[in-house]
Amino acid sequence: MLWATYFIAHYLTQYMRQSQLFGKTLKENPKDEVAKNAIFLERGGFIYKTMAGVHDFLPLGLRVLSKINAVIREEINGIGGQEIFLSAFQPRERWEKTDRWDSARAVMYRLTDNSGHSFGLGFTHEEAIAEIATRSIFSYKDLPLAVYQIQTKFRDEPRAKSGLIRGREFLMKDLYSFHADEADLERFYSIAKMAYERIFKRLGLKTYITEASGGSFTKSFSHEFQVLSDAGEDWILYCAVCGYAQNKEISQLKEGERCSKCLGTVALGRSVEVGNIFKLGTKFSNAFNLQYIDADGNKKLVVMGSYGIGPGRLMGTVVEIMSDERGIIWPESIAPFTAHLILLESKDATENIKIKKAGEKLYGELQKKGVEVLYDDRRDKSPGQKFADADLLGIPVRCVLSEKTIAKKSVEIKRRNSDVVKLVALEKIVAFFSSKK
RNA sequence: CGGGCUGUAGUAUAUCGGCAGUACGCGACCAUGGGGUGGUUGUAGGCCGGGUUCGAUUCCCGGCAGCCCGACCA
Repeated sequence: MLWATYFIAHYLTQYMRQSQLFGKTLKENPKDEVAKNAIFLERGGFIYKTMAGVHDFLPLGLRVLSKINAVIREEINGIGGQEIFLSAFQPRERWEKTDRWDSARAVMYRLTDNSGHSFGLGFTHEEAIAEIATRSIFSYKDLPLAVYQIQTKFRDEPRAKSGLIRGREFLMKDLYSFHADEADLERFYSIAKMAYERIFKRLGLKTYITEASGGSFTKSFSHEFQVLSDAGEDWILYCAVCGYAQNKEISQLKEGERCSKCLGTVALGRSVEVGNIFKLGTKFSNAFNLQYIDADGNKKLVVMGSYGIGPGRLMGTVVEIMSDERGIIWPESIAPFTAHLILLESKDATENIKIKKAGEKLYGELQKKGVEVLYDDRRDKSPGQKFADADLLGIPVRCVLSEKTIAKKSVEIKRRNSDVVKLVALEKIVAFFSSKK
């Protein structure tokens, strides 16, 4: 927790005046959008849509994204991942080593420069990392190894959809692991699986670890982390009792039948794949001659694994799951701010000065205590508008300061996920936030 | 990529083929001040290209774009 706070503090300010905020809320739902995440995130000014499947992140959206990334970094660093950052722009020759220049032409954006050279924009980075790893892995002493990045991917999706759920340009956390043998890959694979479980749990998401096709790389299953949601594009057969699940693509299970692992019943549901983990075997190490010398002096191919999470997709999924008809309900772990301080002006000028003074004081005190606060200091906005915006933005704790509350030397506190309203004395409000941590 | 729907101010929406209107937003002013408050006023628009027509935002064709269903998704 401390680590995350330290990390975030490096590039997120603790506070913001809403009157200065880049990105305004919209009263109307955007035309054509159906997915909740697209509607609320665009309306709230978290993101801006440039084209289908391509989104820009504005301050509020970037804050959420950064916090998701911070959670991911903390957990992946925790299992020994070293962070790197690879280029998206890559030479054709690299892709030809695994034949994906041709075989992946349906998903890869391929382009040519003015001199006629061909390039591909990375839709994944197995080739890149395998090539680079040949300069770092020589001996069994260099293994195991895990490196990861949070980086932009490009995919020529024939049908981008559902806001942040499926894009053509999107962020991906991709982790690659390198091992001396299958057994060691197996060992790390289960460690990574647990780290993934912790990540999703911290974001308040219920995920089903779903058995899925291992693709061309391996005969065994890969595992997808699926969140039940109508905005998803996968179908999974799952048991709500024990959590066992299989992707419909490969499943022999049938809806309504007894679960093979417990007494539950198999159900069929739409879901969003928020992460997946994959045993790559030696496909890429073979293509790039990524070998090491074992203790007996024999050359062997490195065994690889890959593990992906889409932070942007995750943000969209959280909105799909955690919202009501008025807007988003962020979990505290990734909310853009902890507190939304709302100032309601009075018709009485003298009262107004008092309210404003109390607002500035409280705003300053919260900052000093490290409470991330969005201060709605906008003038000429009606209380109704401010409340509606607060509900839309979904910051966990709403603090209202008005003539009424000042008269009682207090602040009204309401959580976004509850209807309970209570008054907290002005001098106790900082303590209120401190005690929450 | 196949199918469907849709393109009008910043946003959301009207308009029998005849001077493009309303609401919100934004600016100004007045009132109001605990759930998108009331009024006056200003601001700003027909996706692109063809065709039909005296005249096209409206009808037709083609493009492009967006959304939805499906296919695809290392």
